[in-house]
Amino acid sequence: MANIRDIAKMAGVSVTTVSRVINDHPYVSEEKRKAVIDVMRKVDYQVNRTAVSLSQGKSHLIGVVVPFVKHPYFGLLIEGIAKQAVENHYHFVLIQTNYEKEREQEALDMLKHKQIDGLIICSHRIELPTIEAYQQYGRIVVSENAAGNKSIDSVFVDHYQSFMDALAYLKHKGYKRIGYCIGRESGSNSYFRQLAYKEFLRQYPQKEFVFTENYYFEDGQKVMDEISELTEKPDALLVTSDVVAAGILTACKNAHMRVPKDMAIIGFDNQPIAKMMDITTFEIPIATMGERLFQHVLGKAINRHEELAINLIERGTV
Amino acid sequence: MANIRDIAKMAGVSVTTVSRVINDHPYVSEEKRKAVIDVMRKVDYQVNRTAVSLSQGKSHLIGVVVPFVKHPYFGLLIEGIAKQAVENHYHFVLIQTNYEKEREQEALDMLKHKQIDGLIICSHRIELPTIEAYQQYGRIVVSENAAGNKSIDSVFVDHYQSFMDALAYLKHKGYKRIGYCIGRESGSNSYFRQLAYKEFLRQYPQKEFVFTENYYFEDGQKVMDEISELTEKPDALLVTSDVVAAGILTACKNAHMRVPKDMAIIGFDNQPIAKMMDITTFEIPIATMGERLFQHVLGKAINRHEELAINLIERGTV
DNA sequence: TTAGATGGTGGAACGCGTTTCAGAGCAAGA
DNA sequence: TCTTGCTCTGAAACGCGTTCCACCATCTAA
Repeated sequence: MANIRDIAKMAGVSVTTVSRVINDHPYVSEEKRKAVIDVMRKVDYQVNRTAVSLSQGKSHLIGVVVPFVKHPYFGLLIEGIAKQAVENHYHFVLIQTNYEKEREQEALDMLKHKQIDGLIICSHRIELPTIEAYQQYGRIVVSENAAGNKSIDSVFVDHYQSFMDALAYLKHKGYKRIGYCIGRESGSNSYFRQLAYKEFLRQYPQKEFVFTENYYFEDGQKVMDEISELTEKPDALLVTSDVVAAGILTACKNAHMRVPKDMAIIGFDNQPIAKMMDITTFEIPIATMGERLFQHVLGKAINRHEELAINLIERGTV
Repeated sequence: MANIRDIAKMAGVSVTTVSRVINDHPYVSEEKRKAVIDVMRKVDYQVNRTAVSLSQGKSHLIGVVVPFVKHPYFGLLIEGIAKQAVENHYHFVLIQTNYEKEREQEALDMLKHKQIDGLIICSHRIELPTIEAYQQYGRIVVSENAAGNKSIDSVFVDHYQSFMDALAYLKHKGYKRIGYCIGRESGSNSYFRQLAYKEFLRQYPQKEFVFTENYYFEDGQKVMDEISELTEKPDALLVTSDVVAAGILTACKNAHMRVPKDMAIIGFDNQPIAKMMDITTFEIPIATMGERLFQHVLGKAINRHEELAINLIERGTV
């Protein structure tokens, strides 16, 4: 494979001139430009991006850390990220962690080793202060409320407030035993939601109903199975993912329970499935969030921390 | 940031020795090895992977082309790919194409520009012969039947035969008007399925029912809406994705149709949702396919073309 | 006429780890 | 004693594009 020096020799110019032609630098005479282009065409010259990366000190690659891609939440987030990547002529390395710390560490090391220019962390187990230390090697952005943090950018929605709003809404509609379903118990978003729930329970005492480890449609059945074991059952559920909400709704129907009469359901995300199944949900602009995350990692954002608005979409499950 | 030469100077050795220490080469005296390690620790030395890539001529990065990540089929495929990537100390660049040729071209160019060492193409619009020409720049693997092709590896299932089997199964069960739902009309897999359907129709003439552009759960409703417009309706559907099958099943229930009495459904993939909703389905080892694709792209496969077995899982929708 | 752009060009250094090769020291086998 | 053959070490070349800097030629404004 020909390199820039070969081209220079064949075209009878210096490597600098070839480089200039490649990068559309103005100070090249038409004559030489043409000569270089002709040679490049003849030998089918292709720049070696690795060499460009080494020389420029950046890879034009962003790392994206997600626990799993299968989930529609992260799928949509990646969708937004991918869109911005295309627009900015970047590509991204996907790191699926399954919430294993080693995988997250790998991503941080890639940043340290200059394999990637920046890192978008969509969800993580390694503690934020540890992550912060890697900010010196490249920009890091997280999709959770990291406001107050100076070195890490963040794009997020207010999960505390949205939970509070949702709980108040259900209360107002007359539900007395409200529970919630969430994915993993730990993590920033879960923390804020739990905080809101605790606060709600403090204000309006009732039995606590929390169902964890719910990610997919089929987990809806699991939740209903757990509920059927309870003597005192919830009459409303806040479900932090529409697909799980859809699964719960389906399980309810299979068990001949009436929704919302016997069980009210509020989903989150406003995924297409929520519309199709007429599920009341909190719309979270996930794809936009992905896009904003990308803007941040490129340093194109004005504020370090950005909160996105979410709003309730009232449909038939409350 | 310190580089290998700085380390060498500080430790009083040559760069070669430092390189040897980094790469665990045996021919280094304990004394020097220790000296080098001490210095590396002191200055927090980190190898520059870009430099390694340039030097070795490979990036340890694989490109993965998918039309969209949101879909559980590709989600699972990526899951398998990610698993093998971890095991082989590789990472991958995800290229979401939305079936745009420019995106696919970008992926091919990355290979040409040595940004990636190989390419896994899960679905594509650019024709295979065009893709083939890029094989000279790195290994390319596709997840469709490319047998007979010398330069491109492939991992696939026999969609023709599975469709034939499914159609025969429905016929045997007494269904008379069998149709099918598919994602996009074009593409290799769709082609083989169409071929099988045509052949079936030739053997057992009936009205043709084909529903295209069905990818997600919510598209199930769309299919049922289309069917409700027909005067002559199908009594059985082959649905090339379990999530769509689940959506159709849900739409059927909402319309108070009995499944399988009024409408039989066979899904594909055997996703968890199929189990939960008791959907008869063809199990396709998607994650395994992802893993095999990765093996192939690393050149670790014995045969260029690999067919994976699939089998029918009989449940309640037929 | 002169100082100061502006256009055009190339040599050489730079980014940084790997690898080849030559050479030295030393021990085991012939 | 001589030849192999291993262990250990480092200089230098290599992979390849970018960029700094020096330099020449024109041309313009003072």
